[in-house]
Formats: sequence, C-alpha cells, structure tokens
Amino acid sequence: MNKLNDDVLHISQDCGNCPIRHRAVCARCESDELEQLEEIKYYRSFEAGQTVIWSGDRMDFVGSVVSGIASLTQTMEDGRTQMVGLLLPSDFVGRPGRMAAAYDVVATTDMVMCCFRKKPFELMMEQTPHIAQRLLEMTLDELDAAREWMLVLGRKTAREKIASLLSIIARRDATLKLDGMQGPLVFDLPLTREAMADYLGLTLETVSRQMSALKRDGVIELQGKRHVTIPDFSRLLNEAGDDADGGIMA
Amino acid sequence: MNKLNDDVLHISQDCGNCPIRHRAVCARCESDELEQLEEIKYYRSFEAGQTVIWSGDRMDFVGSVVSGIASLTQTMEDGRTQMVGLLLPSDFVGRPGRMAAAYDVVATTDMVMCCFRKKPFELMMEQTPHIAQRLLEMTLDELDAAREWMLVLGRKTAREKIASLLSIIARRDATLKLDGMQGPLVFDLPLTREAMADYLGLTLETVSRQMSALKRDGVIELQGKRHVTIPDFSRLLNEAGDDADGGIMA
DNA sequence: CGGCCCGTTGATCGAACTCAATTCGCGTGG
DNA sequence: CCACGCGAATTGAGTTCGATCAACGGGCCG
Repeated sequence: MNKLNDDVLHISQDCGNCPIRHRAVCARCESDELEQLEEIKYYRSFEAGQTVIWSGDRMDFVGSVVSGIASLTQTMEDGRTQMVGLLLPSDFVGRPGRMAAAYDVVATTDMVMCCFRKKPFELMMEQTPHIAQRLLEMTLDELDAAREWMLVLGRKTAREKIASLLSIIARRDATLKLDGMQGPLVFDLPLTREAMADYLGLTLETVSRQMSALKRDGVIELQGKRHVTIPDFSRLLNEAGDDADGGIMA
Repeated sequence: MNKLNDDVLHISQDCGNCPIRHRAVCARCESDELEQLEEIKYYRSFEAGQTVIWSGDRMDFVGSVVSGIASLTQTMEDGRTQMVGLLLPSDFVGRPGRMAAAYDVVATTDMVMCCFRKKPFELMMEQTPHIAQRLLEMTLDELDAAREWMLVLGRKTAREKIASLLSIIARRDATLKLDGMQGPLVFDLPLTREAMADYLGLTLETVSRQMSALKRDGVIELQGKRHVTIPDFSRLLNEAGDDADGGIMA
C-alpha cells in the first residue's frame, strides 16, 4: 500500500511524463487539451484483488489503466463467471454517456488508474475531436479483440485455449519490452489459474492439467507457478491453432 | 434477383426516405451532410448465401445493411468456423482506416447494402463529427453485444445457448414491430441450423436436438422448421439463464 | 422419379467437468 | 525456528454433456 501511494505521488499530475501518454485515450491531445484534462483528472490505486466497481453501480468517472492489470467480468445468478475483458496499461475503463457500470471491474494485480470526472470528460469529448477519435480507434481495437476471443471460446480445445492465452500475454510482453521476439520469451503470468479459467471458459482444474501437459510436452517451461518461459514461440502459436508462421497477424 | 433489383430501385437515392435513416451511421447527419453522403454512396444487393467479402480481401467501401441479414465469421485453417457478428438492418460493415477485411461477410438472407466509397467516407469522418460520434456509439454497442456473447459461448449449456439466441432474435423482432411484448411472440428464424451452430459454438446436430427439446418442453412452438412461436417470453429468458423478470435488461 | 439440401434422430465416444485428496508455497504466531 | 493454517495449484477417479459418425425424412426443383 505504501508502495502504491509512492507510485501515485511519483506519477503526480504531469501528463507529459505519463507512461501511457501516447497510447491512452489522450494520445492525440495537444498540450492545451492535456492541460484541460489535468484539471478533471485524479489518480486512484487498487491492490490486487480489490474491486474497482460492481456491475450496476453508478459510475461517475471514466479512466485509463496506468499500471497493473484489471479484469472485466460478467456473472450469472448461479455464480458462473466469464471474463469479458483484460485491461492492460493504457486501456480505457467506462463508457461515456452511460450511468451504470455494465461489468464488474476487478484489479488482478496492484493497479493505478487515471480517472476523469465523467461529466466534464463528456463535455470535453464533444468539444475536442481528438479524444473521440482516439476512443473510437481504441473501441474498434477492443471489438476486434473480443471477436478474436469469441473464436477461442466457441471453437478451440482446452489446450488451444491455454496456448492462445499464453501467446497473447507473451506477445504483449514482448512488445512492451521492445523485444524483437528473438530467443526464448520469458514473462510472469499476471493471472491465477482461476482467472485464466474465467477468461477461457474452462474450470481451473482443466487449466492446471493443460498447463502441465504443455510443460510435459516442452511447449512451455515453468519456474514456480507463474514464471513462464517460451522456448519456441511459433510452436506455441501452432498449439494455439493460429497460423504457425511467426508472422505478426492482422 | 428481380425482386432484389426492384428493391434497389425503390430505395433509390433518397436518404430522407431510407428505412434505416435514424438508426444507421448517418443517423445524426444534417440534411447538407446527407447530401454529401449521397454523392459517395451506392447500393448493392446480395442473394442469400452470397459472400460480400472474404477475410483478407482489400475493401474499398464501408457501408450499412439496409435490409436482410449478414453474418461476420472467422474460420480456422482446419475449417472450424465461428460467427462473430450478426449484422441486422442499420448495422455498419467495415472499419474506416483499415485496408483489408478482417472477417468473412456473408449474406444469410437476401440483403441490400448502402455502400460508401471508403476514401471519401474517411475524409468526411474527419470533417463532420456527427458521423464519428454515431459510429463510436454503434461500436460501443457492438462491443457490449460481443461481451454478452462471450458469456454465452464460455459458460452456457447448449440448451441455454439456444434459448439465448432465440430470445435475442425474438426481442429484436418485437422492437421492430413496436410490439409491447404482450402475448405470444411469433417470428421467422433468419438462420439455418448450421448458422445457429456457428453462432453458438455448437454442432448443427446439437442445435437440432435442443430445438426439439425446447419444443417438447413447451418453451417454443414450431410451425415448419423456421417459424417460431414463443408462448411465454419470461419462460424463455429463464431457460437462457438470464434473470427471469420480464424486465428489459441493461 | 431422382437428387439435393436441410433438418431430425440414434448410437457411441471422448474431452472437459465434478468431486475429492494431496501438495506446494508462504506468512504468522507460538 | 518450527508448527500451523491458508490459499493456490496439482493430480486422480468417475461422470456427463456435447461431438462424432451414421441413417433417415421431408420438401423442392430439374
């Protein structure tokens, strides 16, 4: 918690130094627009496991994930839950124009959010096209990701689902590190087995079994439960049922 | 085919009389903006089963479904396919700023599209905020629908999946007819059993079996293979695993 | 009439679920 | 320091739901 507060202080108010400055909803803003945003923004930090907002709750802010990871989940009355979004740094939370949250938002790791008061943000959106433009672009990207995930949920086997999730996390991690993807990829899983199960529409036992199977078959290596090494990325892509050729897909 | 061409001629050029005028991407346009759009638009008709565009193909238009239904599908190399979108009248096709189609688009019924040449449309989007605003709104709605569908794909049983699909189609049909949803709902399924299976992540045999089971249990009535009667909508919602109370959900 | 498409139904199989026991890692308190 | 407890993860045994393979029925058109 102290650590988190330090982070918040450290990030402070300056959009210019923000780590997600050029990827978030504010990416296209000019400096005067940033100044406007700074007046309606504030930071909030969450510990791993903490709930940001419950589905149906009134939501008087929107915002961006600055660091850490959050998940968007839907739950049925009998308790079955499905993750419908994985929010990474720079991803946007909330929907302008909507009163209530449509999903549960939970921090899966310690997390910092840059929040904008909703009303003034909506006003700004009407006036400055840069924000709406960027939000449209980001929403279209999310829609593509959601559709990609529908294929995973609807048609892939448990093994392929795990491989798909690992390859997505690995790819993201590699791009963050500006890794050319040469050599083995190494990263930490930001999700518990249960969260992976919720994302993939599986049970946690099946997730565990398939992780063990991929390890046994040499597709992945595990140091501890969370630290993963991918010796051959194209092999993993193959297991995911995606086209193998290491090419970056559309 | 003759029927289709008649439709096209009938719709002709006048945006003012367009059946989707107030719901499509052009919903918020002023009359001068509509005039601009009319200069870059043209109609195309497709017969049931015809492919509008293949994934990966260069796409030099975007557009709206005017009448009929189209589906967005993704296919793996081994032939497994997943429908990732069901395009109804007023829904938007294509992504501004993207060169190639990301999905296969297929007409599942006879269909008419209002197409805009892509380059000029993109230019208009930059100049007139009304279009981008509406497109953002529509994209956010689609994202919500996709996430709703992820819950269906990931966590619902075959029976619940069928009930979910039927309730969505029934609800849409009722709103089109401005039906207050009192009394039994009656509609025609616009999808083959196979298309339903592709949407739901099932096989067509399972779809057929569950349709028979719902009929046997009195949840639905079938006249022929496509004509459906829902005697008790809240019962159907219950079978779908959604909250039963006939209320209109968020 | 025969072929074709769409849909239904039956029999069997297997992948993933469920229930249950056990292990691992880690912090906490005696 | 070790014992203890707890949550996360693994592994096993048995069951089940939906997939697969296969046969059959009905409507439509040539």
